[in-house]
Amino acid sequence: MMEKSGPPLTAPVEDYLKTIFEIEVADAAGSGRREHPPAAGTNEIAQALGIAPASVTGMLRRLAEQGLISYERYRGVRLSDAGRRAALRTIRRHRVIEAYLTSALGYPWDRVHQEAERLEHAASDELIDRMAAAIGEPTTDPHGAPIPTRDGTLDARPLLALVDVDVGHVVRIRMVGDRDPERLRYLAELGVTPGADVRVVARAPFGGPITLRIVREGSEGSRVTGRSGRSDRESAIGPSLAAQVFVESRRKREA
Amino acid sequence: MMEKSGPPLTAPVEDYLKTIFEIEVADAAGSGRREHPPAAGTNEIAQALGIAPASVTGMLRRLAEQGLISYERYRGVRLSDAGRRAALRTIRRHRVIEAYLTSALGYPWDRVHQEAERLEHAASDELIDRMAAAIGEPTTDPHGAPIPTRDGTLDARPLLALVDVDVGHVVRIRMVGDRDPERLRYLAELGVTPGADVRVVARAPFGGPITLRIVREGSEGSRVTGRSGRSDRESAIGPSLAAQVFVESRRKREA
DNA sequence: AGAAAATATTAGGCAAGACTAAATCTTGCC
DNA sequence: GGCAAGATTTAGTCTTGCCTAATATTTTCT
Repeated sequence: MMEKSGPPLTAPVEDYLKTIFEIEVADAAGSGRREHPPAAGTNEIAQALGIAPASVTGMLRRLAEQGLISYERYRGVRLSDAGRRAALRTIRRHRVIEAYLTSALGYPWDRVHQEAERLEHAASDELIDRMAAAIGEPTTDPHGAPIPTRDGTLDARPLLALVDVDVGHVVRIRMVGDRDPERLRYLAELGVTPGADVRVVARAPFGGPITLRIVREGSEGSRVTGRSGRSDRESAIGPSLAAQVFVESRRKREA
Repeated sequence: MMEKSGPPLTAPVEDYLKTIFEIEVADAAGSGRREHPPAAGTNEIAQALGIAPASVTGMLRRLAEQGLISYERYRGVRLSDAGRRAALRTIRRHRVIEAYLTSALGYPWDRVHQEAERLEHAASDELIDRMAAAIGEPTTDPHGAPIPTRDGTLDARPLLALVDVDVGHVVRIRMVGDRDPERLRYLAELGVTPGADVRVVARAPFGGPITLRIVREGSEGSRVTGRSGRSDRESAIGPSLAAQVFVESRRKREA
């Protein structure tokens, strides 16, 4: 066993694999299981990477040649085992870097994503392991996303989008989307950070805002925001924002 | 003033500028001043970068178009002010990263160069500044090379190659070449690390070995090697190795 | 000075990645 | 069952960097 790791992957290739992986995960989570095996479409990939769909096709052929994906024209792609392993390696790098930057260097959580996006392609595995060790082998990044282990295991506990939580429930924030700095700053200001417990106080119909109350601060909260003590205010957030906040049910209903 | 920084430079471009800068410095140091302005040759650059000379020509044209160098066919190149600034920025990144990796993450000094070589193109200036601050704003990297300041000032104190030191002199090791890991491990084992004082005990003629005795351990020594207490042994090193070790004269002659 | 040696440059290619415009599949809808 | 909409792929270019082989220029040596 122990397949050769082959030639090192280029940064664009790593980005494609990471993106395809994330699409597969989102598809699988989005609906129990949609089709038997979820496949990523050319357009989806193009949009996620911010490039033209036509550019994606060429790269998919190359990825297929390298055995990183299985690809049938017009049918979408699926990661091979090698491709999935490579994707997880890159995601691990990304998330360890994010965690390290906040823990060890005081980076604010809204800026680590951008920095990690570049460093993930340049850091050696040894560096990543040293970083992880230096901050106590974290299991999630600052936004709550789980960090794959060295051997490629990812804790894929199913989470619920805050937008889908019923009124009255108290839930614990587990993860928030990490891509938009402004959104992250806003959430931190509200106290919606991983580890916090919130109660859904109200939900306006027809895609209206969701009103919530922070029941307990997230452990990251004060470090992330520099502020604290605003725990018992209510805030209302729109559904598109609430769709990017993932929670774990606490199975506790209240009036 | 305050010229636009323009589009970000690619990794190869940064490597060219860094290399040209280092050649200019070496030329200037190598002989008081050789010509009025030292110029880097195509071959030199190609060899330093490990690519074919013909490949260099094309890049030089592009660098000249971007105003980073001045270039006359068949005459060699010279960095423009913009080019020199960019080179110093890259060198600062490289050296801060090296210092950080050893200070904060326990990297051995023979492996930081390789890692920094990739990270220097991916790290933001903010990250570099945070790293520098985290380890107390070091002024040199682990090999003793001075770190350019944020505003592009480089301490260019003239150093002497150990190979040129006369017998009997005691000199302080200031800097060692950082490119070859094996060489670095060997030097560390000998105790030839920045900060150490050595006496040149003997020098065999016709390019023969140089015998030296460690008079005082370098401050980095024990951290770098993990060993210590071998300070009063004599060692003999060849001239090519001694050419990569730079010292500061202590102006003290002994029998 | 004039030829040999060293140094540089052109010429012609290749691969990775990306783009636009123009086909071509698939699918959903009536 | 057929057709339009949407998704995908092909065709044809471009840029960056690199390579080898052939040519040109400088330098050096006798």
